[in-house]
Amino acid sequence: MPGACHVRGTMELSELQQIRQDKAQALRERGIEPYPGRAHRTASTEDAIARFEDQEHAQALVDGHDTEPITVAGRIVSFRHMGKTVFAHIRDGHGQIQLYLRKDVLGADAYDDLLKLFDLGDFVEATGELFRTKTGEVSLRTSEIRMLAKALNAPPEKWHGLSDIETRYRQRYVDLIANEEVREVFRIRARTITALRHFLDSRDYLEVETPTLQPLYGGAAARPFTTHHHALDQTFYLRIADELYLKRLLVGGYERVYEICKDFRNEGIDRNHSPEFTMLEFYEAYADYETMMETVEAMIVQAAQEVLGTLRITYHDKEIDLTPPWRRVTLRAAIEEYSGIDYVDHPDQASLLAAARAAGADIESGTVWPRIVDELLKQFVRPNLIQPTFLTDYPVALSPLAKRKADDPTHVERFQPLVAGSIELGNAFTELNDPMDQLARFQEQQKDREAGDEEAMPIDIDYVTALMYGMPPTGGVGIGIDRLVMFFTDQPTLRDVILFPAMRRQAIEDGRPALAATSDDTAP
RNA sequence: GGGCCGCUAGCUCAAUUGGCAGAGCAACUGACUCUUAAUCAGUUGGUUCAGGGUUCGAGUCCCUGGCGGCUCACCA
Repeated sequence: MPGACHVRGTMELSELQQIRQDKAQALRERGIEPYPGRAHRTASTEDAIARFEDQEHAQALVDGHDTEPITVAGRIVSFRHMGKTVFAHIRDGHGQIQLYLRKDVLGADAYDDLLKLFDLGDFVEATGELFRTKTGEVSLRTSEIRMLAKALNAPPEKWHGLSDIETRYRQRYVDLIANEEVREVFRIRARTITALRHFLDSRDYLEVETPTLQPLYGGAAARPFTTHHHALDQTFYLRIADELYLKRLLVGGYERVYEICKDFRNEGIDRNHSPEFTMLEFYEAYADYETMMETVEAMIVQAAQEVLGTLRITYHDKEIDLTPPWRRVTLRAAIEEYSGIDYVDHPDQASLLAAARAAGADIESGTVWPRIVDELLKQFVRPNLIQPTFLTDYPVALSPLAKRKADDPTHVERFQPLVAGSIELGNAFTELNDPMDQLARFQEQQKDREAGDEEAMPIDIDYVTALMYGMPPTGGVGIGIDRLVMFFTDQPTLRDVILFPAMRRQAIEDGRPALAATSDDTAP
């Protein structure tokens, strides 16, 4: 692994690491601690530049200088040595600023002896007066520079940066050092989550926390991660959804609740799926899926406006306009529009399969009826839904927790917001609150489980019991935060919006993976 | 899990038909008091992912394994 020592056993440094370690030692020999406990920064780089420009504007500079000394701190990201002058940039969490170091200002001893012990990547603090260089850049005429933390690993190459995808994910900290646009992606992620919270809080939603460790999993069709609690001697599952717990809270009397949490699904990893992902679920009493469409639309629009400052988003060269109202189309109408097939005319598997194939769909022979509908959606409809669209009214077989439509019991009141032809931003429905219907749907799922469908939901008797106490008519929504951020930031895969994506364990330090795995597993 | 592709210096990448493993940046030595991919001169740096095999000779061809990417399947 780049930059790594042989971590187990010896701490053998590479040649480049050893050179830097020797410099740290040289600092100690001069009575300078290379990892001091305190910094004495008086301004961020951003504030320093702003302050200089204010002074400049107020014409308060003396001979072009802001005479009040200032101390900035950060990582050395460039270093240009020019004889008796050095130009360097340091970067902090806000921006960067140029240091101008002169032998006659810094002092001959410091300049000749100390400066050569500083490298790219080191954290330093610099004190001096702000001025503008000939090229117009606000810079710090540095009278003192002090080591804050000696870096033993060099940062990636300055021009090409770090592009190796594996290293970017495994050593995200290096990715963040090297790539400003990656730092920005995760700022947008944070601001997006904040914006969603603000939206819901302002609408009187209560943020709640429900169990991650669940004795019974449910709320979605997925295989769970399984673990064991020793003291209780009981199997627990990492939640695949928090849906059933949030709806219990509506039984309890709260009218509007939401939770932002990690869900875990023990399934494949690809550009749209991660084994742990961040979900926003929110439920509103006395609302239905129509209400929730309004809410989702308003929420995404407000988040885009707050975070990106625009409703026009480019995703993979597609121009997407979030300006409401978004298109609403039923699943049935959309499939008919784009494939020419009305699946209601084909109520059995053989008929629908034949029609789908006649329309040019690529579907395997054994595919069950609901899956054929799903394939028609995937192959004909989705690629055409570039602009934000609510796809509504799904066949009941696809949705065991949604309420049937009053005028059509074969369909449920459900919608999915889709965008950019492929991104499902979420999933929502009018919640099923008839306890006996819910029990029947669980029993259907149970049959599928017994037939070998590992993703079918187990029966949750306590949840049925809760419904028997009465749950008001309710609209519920789940929004995939990672996908929303992927859309907002124009990233190609989910992993690019997850700081530390799941990766296969790497155990190649000494070419003995089995041994490495053993020692890892027995570590305290 | 299947298929295809990749892994070469700290980073970004070369290496012709199987024929001396290279460049830029970084590092090291030196020059240079307004540079910003600084410039100039010189130097160092390699288990070519690992292990086998074929061959006079393997980064290159074959086999096995590791990790990754894309894609298909499953899923949100």
